[in-house]
Amino acid sequence: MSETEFFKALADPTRRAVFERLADGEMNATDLRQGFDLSQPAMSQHLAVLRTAGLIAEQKHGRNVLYRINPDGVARIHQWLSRYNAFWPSRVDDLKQLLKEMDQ
Amino acid sequence: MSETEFFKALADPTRRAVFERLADGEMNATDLRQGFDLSQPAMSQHLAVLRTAGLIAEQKHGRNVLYRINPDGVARIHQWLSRYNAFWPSRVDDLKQLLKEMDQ
DNA sequence: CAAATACATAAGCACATACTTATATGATTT
DNA sequence: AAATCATATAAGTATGTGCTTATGTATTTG
Repeated sequence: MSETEFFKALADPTRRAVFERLADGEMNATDLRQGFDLSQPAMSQHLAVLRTAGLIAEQKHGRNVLYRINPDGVARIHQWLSRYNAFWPSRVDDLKQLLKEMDQ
Repeated sequence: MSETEFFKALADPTRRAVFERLADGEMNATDLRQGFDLSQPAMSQHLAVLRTAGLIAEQKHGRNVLYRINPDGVARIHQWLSRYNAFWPSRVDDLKQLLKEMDQ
């Protein structure tokens, strides 16, 4: 769950796509393969990388494993990124707007 | 300046350290090498990766090249990350606090 | 209980990456 | 103009990564 691990995990386009699909809701590995031209082991390995990086969590349900986004991982990237807030002042207004929307 | 490029760029610990050093202010390649056990070409190559990823910008000053953080790059990561705001609700309050502080 | 299913692990291979040394390029100094 | 300095580029090499096929391990189904 180091910074290097989660940046490496997201540096792969396939893994980002998997991560983004999980943002829509939890899913098992077989369902996740839909639409990806990827062997079962390849998907399994990608999921292992995302899990080791702390970006996703897994929960066994019988012989299935449900994967979902791990909020702590997302928060961690934000934490890292917050050191550079001073460099994107033009985005602050957008963010204020977002927070306002989240309140409603 | 693709997403893959900037995640790959930040996936290397040395490049993250260089990027973080630049957050303290612009610097040329020679000064940046201070404290790093790294050859001159290695640093030059790292800077090229960060620049191609859109994370830093460069400005020639005679025979020196000043490097600095590119705000657009930082903003870009934020933009990507904003898709996952729903997953870190506990951080929203911290962020509101931060924005309040930035207003003062 | 035997077959099927869901997933993980192992081993091997092609390609990418991060480093090195050597050399090139352009600006500055003496 | 020659030497020096700041940086980039080229080429080679060791290690890492992402894929494959083959196999292992639970769990469920018939």
